Amino acid sequence: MTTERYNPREAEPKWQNAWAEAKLFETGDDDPRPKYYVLEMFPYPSGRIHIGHTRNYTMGDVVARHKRALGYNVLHPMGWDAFGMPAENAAMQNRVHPGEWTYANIATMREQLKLMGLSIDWSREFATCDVDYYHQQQSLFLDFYEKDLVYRKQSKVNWDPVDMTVLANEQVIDGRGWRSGAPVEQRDLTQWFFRITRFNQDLLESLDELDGWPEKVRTMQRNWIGRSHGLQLRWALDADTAPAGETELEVYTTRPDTIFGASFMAIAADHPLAIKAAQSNPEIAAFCDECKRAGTSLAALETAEKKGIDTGIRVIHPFDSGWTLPVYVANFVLMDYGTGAIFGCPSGDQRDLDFANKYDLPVVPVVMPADADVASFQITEEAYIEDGVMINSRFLDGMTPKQAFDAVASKLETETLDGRPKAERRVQFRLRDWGISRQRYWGCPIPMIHCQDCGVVPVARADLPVKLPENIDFEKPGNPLDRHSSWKHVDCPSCGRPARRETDTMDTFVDSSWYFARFTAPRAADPTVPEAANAWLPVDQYIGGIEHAILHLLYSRFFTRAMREAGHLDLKEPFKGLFTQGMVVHETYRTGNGANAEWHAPSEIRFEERGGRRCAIVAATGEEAEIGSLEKMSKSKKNTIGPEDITQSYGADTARWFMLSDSPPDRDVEWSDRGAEGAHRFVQRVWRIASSVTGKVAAGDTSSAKGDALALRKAVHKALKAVGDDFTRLAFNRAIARVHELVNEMAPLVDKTKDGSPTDRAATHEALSILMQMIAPVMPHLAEECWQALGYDQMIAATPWPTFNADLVVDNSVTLPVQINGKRRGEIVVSKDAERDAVEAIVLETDFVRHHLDGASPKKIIVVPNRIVNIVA
RNA sequence: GCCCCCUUGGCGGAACUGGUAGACGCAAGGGACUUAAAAUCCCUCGGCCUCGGCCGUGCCGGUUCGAGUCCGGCAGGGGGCACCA
Repeated sequence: MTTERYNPREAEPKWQNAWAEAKLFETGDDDPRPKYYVLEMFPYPSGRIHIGHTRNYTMGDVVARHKRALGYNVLHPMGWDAFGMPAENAAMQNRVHPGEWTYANIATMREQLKLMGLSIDWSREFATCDVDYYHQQQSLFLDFYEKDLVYRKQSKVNWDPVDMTVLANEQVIDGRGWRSGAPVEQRDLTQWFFRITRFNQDLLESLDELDGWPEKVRTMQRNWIGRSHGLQLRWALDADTAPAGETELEVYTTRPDTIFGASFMAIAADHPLAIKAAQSNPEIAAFCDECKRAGTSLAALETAEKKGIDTGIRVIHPFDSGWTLPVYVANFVLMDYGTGAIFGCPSGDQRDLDFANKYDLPVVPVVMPADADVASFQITEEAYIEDGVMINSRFLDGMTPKQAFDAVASKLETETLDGRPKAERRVQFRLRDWGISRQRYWGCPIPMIHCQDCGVVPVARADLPVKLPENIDFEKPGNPLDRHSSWKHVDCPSCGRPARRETDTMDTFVDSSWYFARFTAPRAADPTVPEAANAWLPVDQYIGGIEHAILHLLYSRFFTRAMREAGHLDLKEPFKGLFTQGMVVHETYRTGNGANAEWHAPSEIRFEERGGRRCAIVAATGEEAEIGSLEKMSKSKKNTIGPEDITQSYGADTARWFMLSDSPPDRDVEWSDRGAEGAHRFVQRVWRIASSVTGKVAAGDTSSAKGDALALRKAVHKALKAVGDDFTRLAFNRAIARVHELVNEMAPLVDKTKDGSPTDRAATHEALSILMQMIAPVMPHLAEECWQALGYDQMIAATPWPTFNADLVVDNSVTLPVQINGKRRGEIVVSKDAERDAVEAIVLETDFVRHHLDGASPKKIIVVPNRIVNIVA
């Protein structure tokens, strides 16, 4: 019988239409089956989908299809994280409206995504830039405002003094604006904040219960929230050196035990003391200005060279009125943290030590390892931060740092300075409130109005949504909303007099902090329908990139709590299970260097061997391109492969299978054409086997199967058990390896059984049916085609997951490796769960054990049942 | 700089809670079929050698009857650092 090759170009659209017509993936709210909500982080509509995006949607799709087959009512929606800077950049470069650009991208990307055959409920789709969505978001903002979860305060932004615009951190390159090249300055603006710190203790504690999250993400969040125990400590200023009106300097420290190792104080450039010192000293003023040019990102600050300047101000040591220490302004101290001031103990902190060495400040070791010698213990280049014993610390000597902490705290709590205790124990969090103001057009407008008489007034609910104006221009830098006079000028909702709108829009992280809740009632007139949200949430399995481990996930956890306070839902944690997937990477091809560098798409490259070296040649010009490292697929480096590249040749199933093969899902996968070919060979192999039995086999009684038919059944049921477990654990690569193994084992058996007895043929039919069900979550189109070839009328996408036969998956005997002194020397076959004594007796009789023991009797025999035997000779 | 993670053949990786290192796939080599090619099928495939062994999971050390897995240190690579999404 000749078989046609499987043709995905025909089969894939056919089955996609069939699923859509049957509305198989549209999810109802009133369904008696248990719910399962699977969600992949929604994409930013950057232009075109590439295969890298589709890997995590494929993972989610496998979960969705598997859970659906297991009998769950599955919610698997898709949307667009559609506000953000790239749309404004496009507007500036191509004079296209950000909205037009965004919706055009969405249309393209939706069609590309649909090629992949994902089982998504498209009826729930929305984009965060839809007026309806940001209308609801404005309403949430007002709710939070009423609950005192929103407030305004001064905060720093990166300011480009040439373009007169606020810059994002990524727009600051080496301290300069990306367009103007001008040195960036820090500017204070009054901005809107969400009071995430109200929940800091709860956000921290609840991490313990999120056992469906990777431990590393929980650890990262714990560190980010950063709860610490310390001392708020007040140092008296030396009156002769203090600026007028200043009498003390307050610091927060987690290491009060090192107080006798203190050799200087360091304050932020915008600390009140620094500002006063700068007023009378131009050098200090110049240094403070320099600090303000450093940009606002923490990474930039901390990698910069540590610098400071002596203010001339002196503080008095709390335990010794004759001991004064200098106060420096330092570029590594931030006003946002603690009190904006620290005391430096060089021997116990590397940064303080570097600073002390640079400015010739004393270094007194105060903690040393318990076994070190006081007389000779010195700190020169490397600070000692470990536990140990206190030295050079007067009444603390001999204590542990922990005891010293308590001793210092207890003592200073009872002493006073200007009538107040010198110190107070305090629990501090590193987490800061979330600044959401953005001086940009393409975001959700903040629904507030500024009135000269009434102050800040919320927009009336009835006046929502505050829509973005359409007629805007991007000819000038800065925020078009701020220049748009007819939009900006409104009457005050309170007094009716002329007022102006808030022209800042919200951080796009706000948009993505509640979209998962909106999917549960995407067309509701309120942000949520609480019954629907409570029924569907939490998301059972959330899948996305590790780069979102902290901010997006923490903000979403905050939003869920805040929405609960506002009555929109009733839960704390939005994501029950979290999986962080790796990226799809590809080589890059570049000609030219520096400013002349040009990147080439893989489709423009052909490969040649030159002197045993693999060379990439630009097909059009014959020029050799430099092969770059494996990088995340990106538009700018052109190392992308689009879904249509693959669906036009191998089909979506091949791409899906390939992307989940080999690499574990939480690691990066390299796209390779060879790998895709390999996956396609497997597609054809499955089709060949399925079509070879068409018309020959049918369902029937398999209970009396023997020989090849029994071997077939055993192999299939064992694989079914393993693959089901692997899908549940999201170990897709293992599941695929198991299926490969199974097909290798099945192929020769099927060849014989398909023409055998009725029982043989029934077993063949059963085996192939189960195989198709196992591959269906990953290769849904191929599975439907084969399912039909096996004679089924109902689609496989609507067929329940098979159950394995427990009798077929257990073996009666087991092969035990035998080690002598930890080295494998042979193996024995014993019955399953054989007695320890019996195993020992068998082992000692084997030739290889006798040979290695050479007459001696073993010291010890370790038998791990059904696992291993180790003889200690 | 700080926090988190990763490192196993030519390559991607497997080895579940410490128990046969290299499953499965890719690449490569050999063979069968074919006028030929494609496709398919079969075999080999970590290193070294005296073919019985020895070495081997980034590097150094430790715990253990037994370590890829646990602990300490080091090196290299990646992610995050609050206005990229």
